[in-house]
Amino acid sequence: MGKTKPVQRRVLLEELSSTGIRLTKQRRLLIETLQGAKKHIDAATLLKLARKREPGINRATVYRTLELLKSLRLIDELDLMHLEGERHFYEARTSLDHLHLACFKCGAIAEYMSPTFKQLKEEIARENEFEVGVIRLEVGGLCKVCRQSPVRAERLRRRQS
Amino acid sequence: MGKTKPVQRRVLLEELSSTGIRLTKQRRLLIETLQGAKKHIDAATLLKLARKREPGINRATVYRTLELLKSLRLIDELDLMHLEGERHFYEARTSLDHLHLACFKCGAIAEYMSPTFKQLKEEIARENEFEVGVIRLEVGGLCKVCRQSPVRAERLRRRQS
DNA sequence: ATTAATGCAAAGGATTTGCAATACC
DNA sequence: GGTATTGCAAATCCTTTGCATTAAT
Repeated sequence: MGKTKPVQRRVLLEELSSTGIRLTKQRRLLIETLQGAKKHIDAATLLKLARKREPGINRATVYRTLELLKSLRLIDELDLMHLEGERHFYEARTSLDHLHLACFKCGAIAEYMSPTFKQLKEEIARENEFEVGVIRLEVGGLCKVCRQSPVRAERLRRRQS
Repeated sequence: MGKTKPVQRRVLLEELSSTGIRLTKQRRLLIETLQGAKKHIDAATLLKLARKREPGINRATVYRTLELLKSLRLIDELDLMHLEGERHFYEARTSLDHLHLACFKCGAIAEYMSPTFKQLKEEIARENEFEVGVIRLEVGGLCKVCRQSPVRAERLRRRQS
């Protein structure tokens, strides 16, 4: 429970070392933490979790590693509609593109995947002759539960995007 | 050239005052500046432009006004893949949803609109019983021009998302 | 006249940086 | 051994906040 399949985890580490980049203790730890954690982790949380196993690990290393993994396309960066603060969230890249639904009221993040999304992505590339590296689709609004609740407009009004 | 149609401009101002919110000199100026500027303006630029007409206007007012317009759904906030720094960009809301293509190499921002996007948006709402308030689709990669250029991987490597 | 909106200056949060020390290949 | 990577601490960037003053309805 809450654990990523070892197979998948190994893949990410292997992919990393295969690029010729040094596989340091810190990078190993951060990747494992990232994959072991539940989805959508931010830098501060990643640092905190990593410190449980390696108290000496530094904040700068976390940011540098995230940047590295991002540039290697091993993780995706999300904003999650900036529901609170301006921090970024990260998730290991999956083969299937999915989008994120952020509820302005309860803060829940849901994922959704659809063939239409894939189709749109292909259309974008084709029509614009654009080589798509990263695609990020985020939706903000009211989730199923909250749209039925009476006090609906509250959070929505304060923070909309 | 570079000017928004007066009609459209008036609409935004009217919409604003019709909500009962005070139409101050600063808000007027900021809205006009926002609409008169070319797309995708960030807070610092908006402040700079507004100061040309009203040197006394304050940074805090800019941020507060942007927050207000955002919460009223009169403008959209974009990240444009954080091509440089973490600042946000803003554009007056249009009736037609469109997406943004950001080139990692030359930094160009292109817009693209498609029925498939609209369709996907509707599907998202329907399938998840989600009340969509804001939808933001951003794509990062290589534009038509840059993908043909030889020195392609440069910027991509440094800053990918 | 009342209350919301502004300006100011300072704080805040998230992320990045230069540089010396360290660890990987 | 040589070079990439780390830790540290300070800096930077962007945005927000508290409070007294000003202006819109």
